[in-house]
Amino acid sequence: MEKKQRQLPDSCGLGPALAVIGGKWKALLLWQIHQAQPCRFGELKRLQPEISEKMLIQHLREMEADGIIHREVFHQVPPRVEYSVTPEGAELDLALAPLAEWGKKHQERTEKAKAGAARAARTAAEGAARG
Amino acid sequence: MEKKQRQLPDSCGLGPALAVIGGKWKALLLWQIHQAQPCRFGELKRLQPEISEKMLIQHLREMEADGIIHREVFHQVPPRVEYSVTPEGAELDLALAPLAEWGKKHQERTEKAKAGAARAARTAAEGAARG
DNA sequence: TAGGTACCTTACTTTTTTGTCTGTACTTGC
DNA sequence: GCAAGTACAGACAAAAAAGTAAGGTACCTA
Repeated sequence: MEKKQRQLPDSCGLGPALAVIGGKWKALLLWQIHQAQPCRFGELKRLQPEISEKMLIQHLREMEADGIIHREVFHQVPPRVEYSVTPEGAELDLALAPLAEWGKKHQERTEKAKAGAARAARTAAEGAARG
Repeated sequence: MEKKQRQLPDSCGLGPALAVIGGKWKALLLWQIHQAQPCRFGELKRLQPEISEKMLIQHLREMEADGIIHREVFHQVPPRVEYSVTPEGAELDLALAPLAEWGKKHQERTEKAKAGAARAARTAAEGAARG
């Protein structure tokens, strides 16, 4: 364990929660494992080709240590490892749903605002050209 | 704006949400502003002496840019600035509640597990001493 | 002229997180 | 022998986030 996680200040439980799900790919991984359960290391790699092997395994190990996913090794050749979410992980996934909802809404608002700003800029430019 | 935020992969809206609340102190700040609304810069500083002025203002500005808090300047001497949460920020706070709940539960479980492990270790040591 | 308050800004350093690359152990197939 | 496939491990470097320290404004008091 070479982990010295960034100390998050605790505001009513949010600190620990963000410590668990805060990594760059963790939420995505939890969600994907929850969908495709049980799934293998290579499967996750294929599902998310952007993530490097090192980060994938690092996040998987941390999530396992945090008790939100389960890792099962089958002593075969070639090796086979399956990941699944624990009940605790499933709860976390559920708790994450409202946040995801908010994120989606926020994204839409942001895009609309950007489009609006672009339109306003265009209109202003036209006005300036006429004036 | 000198911001080049860490690009979070989008898993169904969680990416944008974590981008907004992911900073070390942001959740705490949102929560505190929501409690003590409206509150001044110096007030926040006193409420959370751990956070440096730089991070405080940086996070406040980012949260303002993300539209979750509102900043109002009163041109007085000495200067007076008040922060409050926007409706969007209030929604986010609400969406964060289940996550905070989970975090609290997770923390309790973790502590219990640690205590259990310590107890087991003690018992094992006693057993070994007897054996 | 110096010091105090409130709210920042900037330059610079440290810490943390993420990414790249190489290597392991084993088997199958050519 | 060599490549390919599986599931990793570890060294090192780049990038991002956070922290430190100092200064700046604008006005007031002594």
